[in-house]
Amino acid sequence: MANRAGRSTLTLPMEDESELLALRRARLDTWREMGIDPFGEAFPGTETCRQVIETYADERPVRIAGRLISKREMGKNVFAHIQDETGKLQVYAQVQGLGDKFAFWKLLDLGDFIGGEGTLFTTKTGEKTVRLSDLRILSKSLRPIPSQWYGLSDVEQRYRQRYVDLIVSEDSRRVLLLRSKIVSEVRRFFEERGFLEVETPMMQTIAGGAAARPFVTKHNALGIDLFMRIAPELYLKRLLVGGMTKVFEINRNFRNEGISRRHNPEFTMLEAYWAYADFEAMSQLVEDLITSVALKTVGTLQVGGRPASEDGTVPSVAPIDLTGPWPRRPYRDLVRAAAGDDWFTLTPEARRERCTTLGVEISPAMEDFEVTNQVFEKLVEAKARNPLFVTHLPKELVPLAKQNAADPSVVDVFELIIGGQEVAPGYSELNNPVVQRQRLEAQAGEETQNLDEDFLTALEYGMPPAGGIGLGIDRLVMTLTGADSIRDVILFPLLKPKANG
RNA sequence: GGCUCGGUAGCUCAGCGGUAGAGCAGGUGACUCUUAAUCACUUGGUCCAAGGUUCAAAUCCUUGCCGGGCCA
Repeated sequence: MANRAGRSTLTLPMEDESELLALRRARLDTWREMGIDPFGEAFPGTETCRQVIETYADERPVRIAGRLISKREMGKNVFAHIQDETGKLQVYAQVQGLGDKFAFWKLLDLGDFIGGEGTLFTTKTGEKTVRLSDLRILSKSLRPIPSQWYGLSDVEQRYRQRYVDLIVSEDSRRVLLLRSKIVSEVRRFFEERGFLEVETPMMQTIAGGAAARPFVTKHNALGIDLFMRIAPELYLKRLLVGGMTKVFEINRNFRNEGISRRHNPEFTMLEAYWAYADFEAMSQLVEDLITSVALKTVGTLQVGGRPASEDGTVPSVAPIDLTGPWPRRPYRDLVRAAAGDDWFTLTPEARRERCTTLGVEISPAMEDFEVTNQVFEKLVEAKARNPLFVTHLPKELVPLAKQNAADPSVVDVFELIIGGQEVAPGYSELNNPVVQRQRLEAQAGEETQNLDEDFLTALEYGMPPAGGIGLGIDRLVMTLTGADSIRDVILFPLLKPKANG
């Protein structure tokens, strides 16, 4: 918002303006001299570009609005395209039809918002087009928009100025719309199955439910530190204690970690808890969820495929096949298949040697179970393209889940892997308050102030046996849209501020 | 955090020691079915920043900033 002194941060000092900006600014005055406010009134009652084309009928009158993105002037007539989020629409104007307003075309720049009325016809080349009988400027664009042909290839600018990216990139618009639809379908899926959507605190006095460094913030009036949540888990479980049987939450988590192709400090997480269910029921739920959402949004179970680029520099990507049923395989079986049937009978030293022959890098500091897990990550997880449920992980890896009744060295959990990355973990949740306290105390170590006593108290009131899942929404959207980077599915990803001047 | 690639006109890019370039966009003119419209003419630069080497630096060197990729 511009401040009272009159200069918004987006306004450049006049002396710094390039010729392009100065010219557009000068046109503001020309419009005003004609008695027209170039940032004028509302223009209600328009159809979208897609509606116009889908309900085409010769000579049907229409009222339309959008951003001017191309213009072909030929003396006494003009063809142009306007654009909205549904697509493009060609408009046609001629002196006869527009009269005095035909002169507006000389003042319109690419990027301006225009509104118009007219009737539909089809051009010689077969494009459905609006023949304008009225035209007005709805908003002036003071900055030039990037080339329609080349678009914005500067990755940094695409993320920093997503609004510009969205103007020129069909693909960015597609991902935005798909993400919205995916979230909406996820919500509908759970609601249809009787799950209650809830919102639990995003600012917490103790950041629990996951192993990650939290962001710290301050509450002035209370004079205390608060932590942005790293997971909603401990609050959703309190709701099970409180008597809810099916709850879910879709909201942001914050983790104070590095940024990469797969990590943004804030990301969107779905967590769902289902009383009286277990991890196997949850695995079926998440399989149904993802296949159903895929069919309703991208319309296919073959997702994320991409042909090679025309110049051949970017190779093609084979689609992921989401067709069920998805295999469920115990962790140890997968490790044995990748590292040898005798893996778990070897001595720890022999396992380290085997890693060398397998080409798996390990460090001397790793515990024995971490060595095994390194094999799992490099040889199983990274190579699994189609969905795979890995079940019965060693309890060291998942300290907060329920131990298996038959084999206490493993826990009743799954980890869903799609496209080589973990997309969703699911647990039979630990509901024994005594065991839970031991685990959390061990995890907290010296830092007992990080122990969430209230959560432990809640468990002592009794939490029903329950299944739980977490699903990274950003990664799901990446999988379904074929995006390579989490930044392509987050509208405004975090970037370092750029120094001024 | 390490390695590596990049930052030049509004956009997309070339130039890699010797006067700052192209296409598109923009400007002027022509043109009543164009669609990357066409034709003629034409404007436009803190070459990311600072320091260094050199007669001469967008170009070579150093440092920094921002971003991409790979790795941790």
